[in-house]
Order: sequence, then structure tokens, then C-alpha cells
Amino acid sequence: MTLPDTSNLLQRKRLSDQVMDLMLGAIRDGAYGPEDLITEPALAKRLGISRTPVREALFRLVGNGVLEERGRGYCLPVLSEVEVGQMFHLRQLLEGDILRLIALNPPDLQGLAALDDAAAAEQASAEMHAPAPFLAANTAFRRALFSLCANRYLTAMADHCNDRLQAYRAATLTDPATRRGVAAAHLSLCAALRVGDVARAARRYLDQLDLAKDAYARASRPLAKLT
Amino acid sequence: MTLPDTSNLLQRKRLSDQVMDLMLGAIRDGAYGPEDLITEPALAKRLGISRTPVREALFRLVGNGVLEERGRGYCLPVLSEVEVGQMFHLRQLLEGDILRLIALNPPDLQGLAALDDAAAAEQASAEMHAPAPFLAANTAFRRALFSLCANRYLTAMADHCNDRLQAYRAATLTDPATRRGVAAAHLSLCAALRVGDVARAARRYLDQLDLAKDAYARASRPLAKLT
DNA sequence: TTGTATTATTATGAACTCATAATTACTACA
DNA sequence: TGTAGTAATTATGAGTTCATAATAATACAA
Repeated sequence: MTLPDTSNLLQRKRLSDQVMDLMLGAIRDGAYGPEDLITEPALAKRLGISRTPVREALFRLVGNGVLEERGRGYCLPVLSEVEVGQMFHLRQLLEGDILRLIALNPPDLQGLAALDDAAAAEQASAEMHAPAPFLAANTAFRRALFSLCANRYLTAMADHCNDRLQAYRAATLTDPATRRGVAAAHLSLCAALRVGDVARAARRYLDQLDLAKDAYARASRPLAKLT
Repeated sequence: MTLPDTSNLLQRKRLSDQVMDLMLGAIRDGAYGPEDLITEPALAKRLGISRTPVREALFRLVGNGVLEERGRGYCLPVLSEVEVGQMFHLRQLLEGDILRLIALNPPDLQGLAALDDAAAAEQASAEMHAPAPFLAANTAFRRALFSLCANRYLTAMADHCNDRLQAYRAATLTDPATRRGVAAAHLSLCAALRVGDVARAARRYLDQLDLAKDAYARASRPLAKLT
């Protein structure tokens, strides 16, 4: 388990916001697995702050469904196979609509370049052994893609869905074959967007999402016993 | 401004959860308008508890976008016309999908009866002067409708969208004509569902949602100056 | 009378502290 | 040796306190 970066804390305004962002970033980068138990005092001590702001941040993450309480402490939520399926149904609905909106307002060269870079980073880290670089590149790609959509509420909800699936993301995205598939689909999406074929781009993305749905459902079965 | 019910507090497990539920319910029932300022000490004093759990609940509501910080205190978020439009785009996407899922798995008689009751309550309160009964009936109808959909994540997100539009809901649902339109659309939806014509039921609901979108957009203009 | 500056009030942010509950470890007894 | 009961550790829940910042109010000067 890699620990999240604790530097440049204590600078911005609210500590609980910083802790929230820190934890969200750490979770997105795969710093926590479904078996890790996060406790209030431990986190507070590690960050060198009191329990209060840590507590508030953890409460908000629980409220968002990004974390759940397990006995004494907090952990990544473990979903049933049905719940994973429902969450993916939502992802397909939301991300499909995001692509539709992007199609209505196609990206400029700058936005396209950012997407290209992110896809290239995914491909570059697909073969690495460590899981963190690919997870980070994958997160960056999604961020670049979503930033092309003007509806912030929509992308925030899509981000939400992804955050709530973190326990499974790490489990599926460690397999090099899966990683290659993701990177290929995203490169293909970039290529389709560059020639203006947004419909094909959307199809590429949603096909990959469908594959992911199955992979996540498979991954949810062995994790179920953790509960 | 009607104050939320403060009884049966101090019984269940976490005070912050109770405060959260209390405030959500109060906001849904129209107890707060966009001009009301909610402060931590005042709420804590009124509930007879310390600031800590109140603070945690308010933080979570801000995190959810149900409240926003305005200077010293919290209030219902005031959205721009564009933001209201985006939020309604989301509502249409999510609630359209909810109706599609209900169509795939039509409700039994019991579920139908609950929906009928809620629609009847809307009609009964449509002509009243006080806004609270209709708002409560409207919330109850949505709850009954959403409960027919198995995907809890989906309905939770749709609830979310509604919660974030509260400042406008009260403004639009005070007009008796609008209320009659809402009640009629919902009764019509019930009738269509009863004869198994789910497609027509969905059209009724989404047509009404389209009307609401315009009404909310109009309501957002005078409210904008509050910010 | 109006505008500005200073003071006072008040709300938030975060630490500390205490009480309670739960889990774990240890010990005693069968 | 295994089980049960008790003690100790520890994490959470919530109240209190203190510091800081922002807003409001008042007083003074132009």
C-alpha cells in the first residue's frame, strides 16, 4: 500500500477539504486496496493534524459512498455483483451522454492534444509492473475526456460512479491484457475524434465500458467474501 | 419559514446523520427559502446539541451541493440559468432511464396503489394556499415512483438533482396552475401505468419535466440577484 | 449628512478532552 | 489444550474551548 502524499498540507483554507482531496486522489491512484482499514487517529497522526478535520473528511467520503464504515474504521466499499452491475448501468448512461454532448460540441485541437497525451501515457504504463502509473494515467484520461463536456454536474456524477468502483478498478486494471485493451480503445477514440467521427469514438469508448462491466463483475465475486 | 420538526432527535445512532436527514427533509418540504441563512450555532442551539454534529451534517450537505456557504452561514444554492438547464438535462437523463427500467419491470398492484395515493394527495393539495402540503405530496410521489426502480444508485442520483434544485422548486410550485399541471401529469402517468402502457406513462412524465425545465429557468432569473 | 475608521460581535476552523462501545488480548478454569 | 470471562487497549461520538476572520455597528470627522 503506497501512502498518499502528505506535503503541501496546511496551506489552503479548510483542512477537511484538503484531507478530502488528498484521500480522493490517493484512492483514485490505487493507494488503498479493499482490505486496507483506514482509521481516524492513524490518518490524523500521519498528516500531523487533529482528528476533527480528518473525521469530517471521512464522513463526507462515506456520505459520497467512496468509503464505507467497517467495524472500527473505514474502507473501500465492497459491492455485490448486482450492485456493480447497477453502477455500470449508471456509468454507461452518464458517460454515454457525456460522449453525446461532446459530439454536439466537438473539441478543439488543444483539448484533443490533452486527450492524446493521456492516452499515450496509458499505453506507456500499460506494460509496467507497478499498478499506480497506469491507474493515474487512466484517471488522467478520464479527466481529460470529461473536461471536454460542458455539463459539470454530469461529469461530477460520472466521476462519482468511478470513485465508488475503486475497489474493483485496481483488481481489473492490473492485468496487462486488460490494460492494453483500455489503452487501445482510448487511442482509437482519439483517432476517431481527430477525424471528426464522434459516433465511432463514442462506440469505441462504450464498447470498452461494456468489457469493463464484465471484468468488474468477475472481480466482484472473489472480493465479496471480504464483507 | 416553517421550522423542521426537532422531536425524536437524540435516539438513533449518530447525531450528525439525524441532523442530515432532518435538514434534507425540511429542505424537501420547503421549510427553507433561498433567502434564509442557516448558521451552525443557531441550528445547534435549536436542536439542543453541540455544534460538532451540526457542523458535520452541514459539511456533508455542502459536499452534496444541497447547501452552499454564503458568507457567514449556509443557504440553498442559487444556480444560474445555465446551471439550472444543465441540472434539468441530468434530471431528464436519469428520470428517463428510471422510467425505462420501470417499463422493463412493471409495478405490481401494491406499488401502483402507493403511486395513486401520492398523485391523489398532490391533486388534493394543489388548490391549498400553503405551499408545504403540495411540496410534501410532490416529494412523496417522486419517492413512490422511484421506489419502483430497482437501481438504488440511479434513484439516489435523481434525488440528488432534485435536492439541488430546491430553491427553485418552491418558487415554481406555488403557482396553482403549475400545480394542477403536475398533478394532472402524475394522475395521467398512473392511469397509463395501470393499463400497462408504460411508454405513454413515460411520455406523460417527461413532458411535464420539460415544462418544469422552462418554469425553473424562468424562476432562476429573479433569484440570480441574491448571489 | 455622509463616508471612513475603529471596535465589538459573532460565526467558523480546528484542537483538546471525556465518555462510551467494541475489539482484542490475556488469564483462569475446566 | 480449549473455552469462557475479564481486563485493557483503542476507536468513535460528541461537547467544550480557543483562535481567527469576517461582518456589523458605532463613533468621529469632513
